[in-house]
Parts: sequence; structure tokens; C-alpha cells
Amino acid sequence: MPNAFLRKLDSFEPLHPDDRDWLKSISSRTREVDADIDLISEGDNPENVLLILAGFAMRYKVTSDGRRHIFAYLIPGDFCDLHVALLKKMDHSIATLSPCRVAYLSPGTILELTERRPSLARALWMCSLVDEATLREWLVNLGQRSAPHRISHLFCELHERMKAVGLTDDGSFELPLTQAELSDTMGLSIVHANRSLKELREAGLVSLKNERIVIPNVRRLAEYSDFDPSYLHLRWPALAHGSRQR
Amino acid sequence: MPNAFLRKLDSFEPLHPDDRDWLKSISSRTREVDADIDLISEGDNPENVLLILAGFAMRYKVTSDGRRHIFAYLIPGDFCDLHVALLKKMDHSIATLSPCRVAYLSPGTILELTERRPSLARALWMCSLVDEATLREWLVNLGQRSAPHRISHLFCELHERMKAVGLTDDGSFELPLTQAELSDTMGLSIVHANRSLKELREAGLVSLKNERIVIPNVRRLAEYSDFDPSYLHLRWPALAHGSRQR
DNA sequence: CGCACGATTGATGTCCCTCAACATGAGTGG
DNA sequence: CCACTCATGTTGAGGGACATCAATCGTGCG
Repeated sequence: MPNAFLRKLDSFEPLHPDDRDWLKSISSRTREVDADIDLISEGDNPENVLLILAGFAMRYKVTSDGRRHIFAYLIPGDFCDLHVALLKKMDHSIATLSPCRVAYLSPGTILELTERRPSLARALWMCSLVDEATLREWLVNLGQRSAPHRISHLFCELHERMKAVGLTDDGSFELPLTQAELSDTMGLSIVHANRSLKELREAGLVSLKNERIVIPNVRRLAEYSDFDPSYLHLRWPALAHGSRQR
Repeated sequence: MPNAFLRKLDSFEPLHPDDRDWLKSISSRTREVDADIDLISEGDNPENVLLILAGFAMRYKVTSDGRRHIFAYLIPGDFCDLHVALLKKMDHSIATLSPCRVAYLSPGTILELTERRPSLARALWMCSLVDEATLREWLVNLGQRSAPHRISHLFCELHERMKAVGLTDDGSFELPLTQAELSDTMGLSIVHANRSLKELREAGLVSLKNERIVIPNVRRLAEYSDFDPSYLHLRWPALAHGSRQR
């Protein structure tokens, strides 16, 4: 696989060949991790910066009454904790959802990067800006949309992001999520998530089977979801763009 | 006022005296802006980086069906769009909620800063990390908590942040929000936000009058809200810390 | 005064939750 | 090969949280 990470950075802005080479050279120390393993836990003071090379992971937090909330999905090419290098302590946890290949970068590598490769540093900063924009969009999603629209909006986003790293197959991609995870993401009960999925399925908008999602008509789903990919700041969004007004 | 911005950065990590002086020197170009004015609109390509020196502002977005969602409040010392300097287009809008004093920094200033003042640059990066952590916490808030708890959690956060910049008076501070704004923040209807406020008021937890909030017992409200300030990454949180388990 | 805006309250409906039962499929051990 | 378990998905019934519609009330302001 030609490195989803390179592909992702490239999809923001073309990378310098020098930077490409340098990036390839550093992805040395990698590890295979099983599904359902915490990569980083809340309260940790992480020593490495982690990069997902393959597989699916999530950021989450557990409230004091035991409710879990998932607020990000990490797909190949995503950093786990670029941002937290600066902070003393993780304020949330990260766990794998499927078996993953993970690169462990030393803080020194990141430091070197920020000092000697300004254009790359910009690209990385860009990554965290997009993460932030994504959080904002998720907030809108939770605050303003009904369950089925919420869920389908998530699917649109994941499709767009998976496509940017070359992991879609014509509206279909791996999605190793249980309905429990989906509901903890959407602030819904499992039961209601299930019923909403059923509604989407019966409307012919999405079907979900064997850890794989199929979207027969991506554009139709995007319209249904009021999905406008501009917050992802990709150079080539799969969708021209939604119908959001000013 | 001894510059809320300095105070904020200081509350993450003590500032270098040199950096303090430099910071004071740049807050030259400021402007007074009325309430309810868009500082930046979605789609803009902003030319300046804005810093709130006094007053209250918000980030928001409007969905295609006309629903507004607010996903951040900006208080003195907060950057509006540090982050978006890199992006081509704003993916959301920023508007004042009260009359504000705003500093306009040229992108050049920021560039100079990131190149010549690494420790300051770290402090600024820190600001965006905290913004991001705050978004995550808001997501948990919307996804997992009931209306009254949601609202009181917001109040706890604002109290903590206002305190960090010296704008609280013993559990009380300016809060120029209408119930409409509150409900657009919380993903609630105005009516329900009103009833939830009533509940909080009758429980003696908070009262809200004349654009000012009074929290008789901050610790009690924090317990009620399951509020743990650690996501704000302040050096001296007003609250020792909540009861969040691992 | 009369107007606009925000806050408040009542009545009614709906979205979503909880509890509970049952179905399905993968894995395990006999 | 079958009984068993466990995790996940699915469906029904009833209740609660929250939405919507509508009316009223206070207050600052031209």
C-alpha cells in the first residue's frame, strides 16, 4: 500500500519530493495491534506520536457515570496525538476498532520536522485544523440533526475521507463498527440507532453488512444528510459540494 | 485592564519577559465593534488574525435548513482564527455577542512569531489544542447529558475560563447570552432551555439576570454537572478537580 | 404609549430512551 | 456434529425528555 499518510497530506496540498522521501524514511518503527486495544489512555503522558497506517481506531472518553462517547474516528493516515505532544496529559483515550498497523514516531522526529521542514510542518498543522473543523461539524450534527440524518452524515464524511486515502470501492468501504459504537458516537441508544439504520436501509440509502458499508448513490445520501465536504478541506472532494447556503 | 491575552497565555505556562514585551507591542491595531456583528463570515478568506481583547463572541454555523448552531464562545484573550490562517476559506462564522474590543494582527506578525519566538509559538499552539479539547468536551456534553446538566456544564466551563483571565467576581461574571443563543449552543429548543434554566434556578445552582450569571456554589455546580476542568489544561484550575474516574 | 424583543408558561405531540424478548452467527468444548 | 455461550443485531411496548405551537408578560426604547 502506497502509504495512506502520504496520500492524505498530498490531498491537502502537493508534497515536495524531498519531503516525500523524508516521510517515507521515518515510518520505520511500526507495530501491528489487535482490535479493541487502547493505544493511549486518558491520563497517560504519551511518549510517542502515533500514526495509523492501516485499520480503524477511535478517540473516546468515558463520563463518570460510565457513559462512553466517541468523538473521532481515525483512519489510515491519521495522527493519534500529534497535538498532545505539547500537553502534559491525554484528556481522552484512543483505541483500535480493528487490527491496525501503527507507526511510532519519536517526539524528536516531530521536533526535527517542525524546525527543518516548514512546509511539512504546515501540512501537519493543516491536519489538526481539519480535525478541529471536523469536531465542529460533528457538534452541528449532534445538535441540529435527527438520528437518521446524523448517522448518514457520518457515513458521508467517512466515505469522503476513505476515498481521499484510496480506500473506497465505488461507494463502498470497510467499516468495522458495531451499533453500540455507532450509538455512542451519535448520542443515541443502541435501539434507536438500529431503527434509524433500518430506516436508511429501507430508503435504499445505505446498507451495512459484515463490517462493510455500501452506499448505492453517494450524492443522494449527501443530499439527504445535508453533507457539505468543505470542512474537510480536501483538494478533490468526491462531491462537487452540497447545497449549503452562505 | 492588564490584557486578558497575556494572562491567558501565562495561565498555561509562564511567559518569557521578552515575549511579554513583544506581545504588548503588537496589540496596536485594535477596533471597537458593536454587539451582533459578524467579525468573519463563512466562506471568507480572512486577511487578519483576530484576537478578542474585551467582550464576548461566538463561532457558529447555519445549516441549509436555517438552523444555527453555536460551537464556541470567545472571551477576552481568545483568538478568532489563528488556525484558519492556513486554510483558504473559513468554514464557519464568528460574531460578537456584546460590544467587543478586537485586535487585528497581520499574518506577517503571526509568521514572524512562529519563526522567531518558538516558545511563544508553542503557547499559541497550546491555545488551539485547548480549543480542540474543548470541542471534544462539548461533544460529550451534547451526546451524553440531559438538558440541565448540559447547560450547567457550559456554565462551569465559562466560569473557569473567565476566572483564568480575571473576569469573575466570586462565582459571578458577565454573560451576555439570550436563551436563544443558549439553546442553539445546546441543541435544545428555546422553551426547553428556559425550563431547564428554571430547574437550575429553583435548585439554587445558578441564577441568570441582566446579562450576568451568579453561581452561589461553584463546587456544587461542578459536581452536579460532572465537570472536570482538566480538558482546559490550566495551571491553576479554580476547582481542584472533579470526580472523573480514570 | 405602543412596539419589539426576550423570558415564561401551558398544552399537545413526537422523537428517542428503557426494558425486555428474541434472532442470528461465530467460537468453543464435548 | 451438536449443545452451549457470547456478542451483536432486531423488534415490540411503554414512558419520558424534549419539540412545537401559542399565548402572556415584562422591559427598555423610539
